[in-house]
Amino acid sequence: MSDSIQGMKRSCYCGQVSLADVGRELVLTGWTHRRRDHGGVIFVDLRDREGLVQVVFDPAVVGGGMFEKAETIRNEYVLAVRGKVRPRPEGSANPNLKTGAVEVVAHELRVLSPSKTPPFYIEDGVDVDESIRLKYRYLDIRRPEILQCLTLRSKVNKIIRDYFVEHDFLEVETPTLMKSSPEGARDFLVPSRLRAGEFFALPQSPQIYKQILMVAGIDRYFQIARCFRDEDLRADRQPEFTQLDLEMSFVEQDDILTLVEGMVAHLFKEAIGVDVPLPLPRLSWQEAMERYGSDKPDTRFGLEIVEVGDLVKDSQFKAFTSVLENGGRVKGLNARGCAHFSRREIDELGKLAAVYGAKGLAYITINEDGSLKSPLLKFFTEEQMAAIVRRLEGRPGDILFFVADTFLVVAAALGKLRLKLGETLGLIDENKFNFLWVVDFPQFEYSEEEKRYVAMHHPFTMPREEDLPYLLTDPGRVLAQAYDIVLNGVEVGGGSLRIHRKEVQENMFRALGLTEEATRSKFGYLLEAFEYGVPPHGGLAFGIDRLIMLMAGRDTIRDVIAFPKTQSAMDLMSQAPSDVDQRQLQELHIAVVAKEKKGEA
RNA sequence: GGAGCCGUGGUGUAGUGGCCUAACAUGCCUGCCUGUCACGCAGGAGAUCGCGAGUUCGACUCUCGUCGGCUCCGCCA
Repeated sequence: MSDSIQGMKRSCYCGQVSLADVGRELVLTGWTHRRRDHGGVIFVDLRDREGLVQVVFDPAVVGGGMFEKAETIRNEYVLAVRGKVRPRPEGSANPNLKTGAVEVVAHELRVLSPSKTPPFYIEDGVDVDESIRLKYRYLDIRRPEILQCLTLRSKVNKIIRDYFVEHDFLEVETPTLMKSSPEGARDFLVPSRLRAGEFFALPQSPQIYKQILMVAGIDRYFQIARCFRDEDLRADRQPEFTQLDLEMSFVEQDDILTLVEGMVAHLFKEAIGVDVPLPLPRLSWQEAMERYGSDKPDTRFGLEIVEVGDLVKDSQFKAFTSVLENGGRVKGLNARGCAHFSRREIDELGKLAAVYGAKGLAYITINEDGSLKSPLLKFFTEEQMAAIVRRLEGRPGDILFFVADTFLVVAAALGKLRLKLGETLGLIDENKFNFLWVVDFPQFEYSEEEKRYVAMHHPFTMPREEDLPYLLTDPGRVLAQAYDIVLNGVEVGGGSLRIHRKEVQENMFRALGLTEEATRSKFGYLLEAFEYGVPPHGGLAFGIDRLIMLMAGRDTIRDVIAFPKTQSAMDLMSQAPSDVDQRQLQELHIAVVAKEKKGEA
C-alpha cells in the first residue's frame, strides 16, 4: 500500500524548483495537491510548505508499473518522486505558479502514504465552517495562508530575540507553575499531588517574577512567555496566549517607550518591509477618550468625537440637560454624507449604541438645501442648532449623531459608532499600520460593584510624581506612569513604571483599601524581596498573537496560533478538556462534586 | 451570566407548513481521454435536514429545550 523512502533523499522543496535546475535529476517529496489524469499522461501538482511544482508521468518514461501506480494517486497522498527537470513545452508555462516555467518528468514514484479524501480543499480562501477547520487543524495548516501566519510568527520571534539580545537583555524563563493570585483574571489551577489540597496556578503573566528579577540584578530581562487566563474568549482573546515580556532597571518612562518603539520599527521593517515612522505619536488617555471614545483608538481615519455639552445646556431637551446636571457629558460626531440613512439604518446604529449603555441616539439630518431635520428641533432655538452644526462642521448631506450619558458611556457608544461608520463608509485604509502610545492612564477606576477604587493597571504601578500628594486625598485625579501601545485600534501591548519606594507602595495599598494581611498573603514574597534593595524599574508586555494577527492582516488570533481553542475554550481536534480517570483524581486528592452529564450531540 | 447570527449529502448553499420520493455547485467513485494546471466528456453513489420534546391531519420548515460554531456585552488588575 505504501512505499519506503529508503534511498530517496530530498533534493529541495517543491516550491524551490526553477529554470536553474533544468537538466538536473531531483528527488522531490510532498503532498498531492491535484492530479490531472489525461489517460495517456498524468499531471500531479506536488506541494510542500514552500509551494507547488508540476510532476509529469509519461508512460514512455516511467516503467516498472509505476505509471499504473500514478493512476491510483489521489489528493493529499504523500509521494516521493525522482525525475528530471525540464522547461515546460512551448505555450504551456503557467504564469500563475512560481515554478510554472518548469516541470519534473518522473521516472520513479513512491507512494509514501495514502490519504483519505480530505473534508475540504487545501487552498486559500476556502469557505468552510471554522469548526471543521479546527477539527482537522493539520489540514488547515497545510493551507498557504495559515502556513504563512506560522512562518511569519517564527520570523517575528527570531527578530525580537535578536533585537533584545543585541540591546543587552537577558532571556530568562520563569515558572509555569506558580502561586495563585486571585487579583485580576481568573487563574487556571493545577492540583498538587505531593501536597494534598494545595494548588499551583498557571501564570496570567510573569509580572511578579520579572519584578523580582530586577531585584535580582538582571537589569534588563525579556522573555517570550506563554500566559494563561481563564476568562471568556473573543476573536482576539485565547485562554493561553503569548507575550513578549520585558523589564528594565534604572529607567524612566521615556527610556522604555523609546526602546520599545525602536524594536517595533525594526521588526516591521525586517519582517514585512513596512516603515514605521518614529517617534510614535503619544496621546493621553483623556484625549484618546475625548476624541476617539476609546483607550485604543484607531487613528487610520478621522470622524472624531466632538464636545457639545456647552452648546446644549440651555436647551429645552431634558435628556441632554439632566445628564449635564448630573455631571454627565453630551458629545456628537458627524457622519459625513450619510443624510440618506433610512430610519431603519439609524435605528440599527441606535441599537449599537445601546449595547454600550447609551439610552438613546439623537441625530440631526442636514438636507441638501441646508435645512435641518431632527426630532430635537423643537427643543432648540435656531441659534443653538446653528452653533451645534457649526461645531461639528456640518454640511448639506451630513447626519450628526449625539449621545448623552456618563463620560465612559458616551465614549464607548460614540467610539463604537465611529468604528462602525469608519468601516461601513470605507474610511479605513487596510494597508496602514498606525501605531501610537496612549499614556497618562488614570491610576484608579471606581468599581461600582465593590464601592471602592481599584487599580486600573495593577497595584504596583507608579503614579506620576506630581500626583503622589493626592494618592490618599483625591485618588480620582491621580494619573499613572502607565502606557499602552496601540496598533490600528488594537491594544497590542501595555506596561508601566513600577513602585520601588516602600512608602509609596504602602500608600497605594491604603488607597486601594487593602489591609496589611491581605497584601502580605497575596504579594508577600514580592514585598519581601523589595526589602533587599530594589532598583527603580518598569517594563512592558506585548501581545505577540495580536501583533502577528495584524501584521498578517487576519481578523482573529486563532489564525496565527497553531492549535487554538473555540469560544467555549475547547480544542476540537483533541477534544480537550475531557474526563480523567478516577484514579488520577484520587492521586490529586480531588473529588468532583457535581457534573452535569453532557447530552449526546 | 447575557444578546445576536448560524447548523440540510464529504464541503458550500437553495428550499421557511403539503409542490421534498429534498435541489444546485463542488468533491467522491467508475469509464474514456497524451499537454493539462479549478483539465474535459459520459455515467453513478452519497442526506432519516445537529439532537430531543411539543404544536399540527401533516414539520427540513413553527414553538420550547439542548449540543456545537461564530460575533458582541459583562469579564479580561
